[in-house]
Amino acid sequence: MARPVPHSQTRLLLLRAALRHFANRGYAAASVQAIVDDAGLSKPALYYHFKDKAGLFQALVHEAHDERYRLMRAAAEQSREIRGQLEGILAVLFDYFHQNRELMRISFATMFAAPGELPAGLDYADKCARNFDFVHALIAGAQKRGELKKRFHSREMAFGFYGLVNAYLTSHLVLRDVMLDKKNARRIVALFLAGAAAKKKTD
Amino acid sequence: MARPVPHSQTRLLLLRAALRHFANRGYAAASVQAIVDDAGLSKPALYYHFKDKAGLFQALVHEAHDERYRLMRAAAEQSREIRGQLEGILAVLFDYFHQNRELMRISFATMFAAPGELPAGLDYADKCARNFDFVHALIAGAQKRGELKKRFHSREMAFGFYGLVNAYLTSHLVLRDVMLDKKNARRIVALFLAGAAAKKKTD
DNA sequence: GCAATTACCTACCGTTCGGTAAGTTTATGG
DNA sequence: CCATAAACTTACCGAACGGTAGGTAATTGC
Repeated sequence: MARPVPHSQTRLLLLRAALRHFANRGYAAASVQAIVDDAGLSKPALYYHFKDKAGLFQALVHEAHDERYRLMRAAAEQSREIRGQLEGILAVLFDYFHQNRELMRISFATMFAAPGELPAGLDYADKCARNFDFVHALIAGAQKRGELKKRFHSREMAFGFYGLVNAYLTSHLVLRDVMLDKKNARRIVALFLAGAAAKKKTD
Repeated sequence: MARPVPHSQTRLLLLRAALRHFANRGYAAASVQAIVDDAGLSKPALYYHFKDKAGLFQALVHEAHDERYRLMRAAAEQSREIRGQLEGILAVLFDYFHQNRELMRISFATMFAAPGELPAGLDYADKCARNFDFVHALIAGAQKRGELKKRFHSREMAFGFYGLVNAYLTSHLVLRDVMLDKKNARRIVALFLAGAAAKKKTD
């Protein structure tokens, strides 16, 4: 392993520069030379701290997924009801999104990327699954407690909520005019819980 | 322009090969050499039919968005109620998805890609917006007719539905076990319309 | 005081990239 | 029967790529 100093100043400089370039150009199009230039260093400095270009990328992606997971857990613990839990998750994700736009962009681009676009050994699928499963478990629990309808599978509802969240996050990535704040988080959860249909019959 | 024969056999061969490579490796990582090799042709043959690598990519992406738009319009015309319209859209998208997996993968990857990852002149944003606006208009119309709740903005609900769709499509790209069929389309629309919450109060 | 290690540097490697110059074959029109 | 153009080909270009060999200054251990 080429990780002698886990949190060295140089390593952080490289990570920060890499974040910018990967976020703005994607993995393949980002140039190692441009990254080290941006960091004010040389290529051997990078290859001293990271195994290769893929290792540098992996370090960023894993950190993003882990941080999202940690934040979602913490937010969900603040409430006992599913509404409060989902609102909390949404609010904290929105907040994290504002402060880490580029990291989130990388995270999303990775999820939807072509299979051969990213380095081979990158195992992000399990981290994605873990994050989704956490929301799924919350929803399944709420369903068991009677807070959610029985007629939908918990997995279907988790998909619904996850889809809503992702739609807002990605659209905010593209169209800057979509506001992501606490008030909006409440409205989104309300739509998810109450449904869009005008009440005529329960259906 | 270097488009002497709009639907020549060679041009189609190149497009088909390009589709495979762009879908499997992403734009930047896909090699022009590999594409023409796959098509059994040479590089100048490609540059005879397309301006450059970006032009080749653009031709694919535009076709995908336009086809989706055309299909959604046709499906929506089959019904007068929002439920039937959304179910129809979902079903036809699922079907198209099965038959054009790689094209859809490119389409999604393009939407979520980093800004500098794709060629500069590629103006896919307006086509994305047009497709979204179509769904938005359907939902706004239904809201006006009283089929949908007034308490949510039509835009919010359009986001909700679009998010649901995208969540299913993208997850089917990653996890193959998610089934996309007509029955599932009905369930998804039902969840969107009825909401996830167990009925206690209308909220 | 000196060997070893850390943390880099300059300079360069072979490969692959997108793109092109120039020649060749085939079909068409006069 | 030959000129023109379309539809390609082989062969190659300079540039950029990821990665490395080998050297160096600074710090540390003994």
